[in-house]
Amino acid sequence: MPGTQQALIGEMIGADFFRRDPLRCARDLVGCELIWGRCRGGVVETEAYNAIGDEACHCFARPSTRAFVERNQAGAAYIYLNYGVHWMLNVLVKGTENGFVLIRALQPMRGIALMKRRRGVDDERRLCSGPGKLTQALDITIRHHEMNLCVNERFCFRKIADSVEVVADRRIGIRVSADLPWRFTSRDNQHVSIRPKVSSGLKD
DNA sequence: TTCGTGATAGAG
DNA sequence: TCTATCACGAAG
Repeated sequence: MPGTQQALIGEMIGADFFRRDPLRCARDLVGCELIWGRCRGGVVETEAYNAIGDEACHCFARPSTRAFVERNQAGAAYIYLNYGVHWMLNVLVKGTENGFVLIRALQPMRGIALMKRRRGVDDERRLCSGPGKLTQALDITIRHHEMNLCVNERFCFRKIADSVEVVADRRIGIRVSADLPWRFTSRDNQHVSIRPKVSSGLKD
């Protein structure tokens, strides 16, 4: 099985990781570290979106998103503006199934002073505990759209732990396909956006 | 609870 | 052109 299973702790996560299916990628990304320039944070919350059969995925209604999937490789950043205010960071998955992983929350680890300045808040728990918050903290915008996150060590994911306890529950803020348990959070972590309602633990 | 905000797509 | 929709966050 390609992916983090082969990556050593501290290594950049390669494109093979994103050549599986969105659910696996979303789950396995929890516990990895996102490196974004001078800032770093542990991924503590993700959601999976599937290009086929998932009405909540942009692919379902947006030709432009389907075109994005066609022309980009696994590991490309898919970034869009939501509600006219918040940038959303997603990673393209192209493998056994196509789709995206939405990065929903980080535990700030490095560059915290810079994140506080960008966010205008001091409480570390409020820095990156939501998809719109973390893009503001890391200064992620449309200019990063289509960037490959598997080639540049300044903008990538990194494996930092062997095993993390992950909880699966329903995705946040969507109206369709809302019953699917495709959100993944790091158990009892203080930096997730909204605490899971169920506590079905999944061990790696 | 409500409300701002702008990209996108589809209808007319 | 116009309108509905939207994977959010902050204030109250």
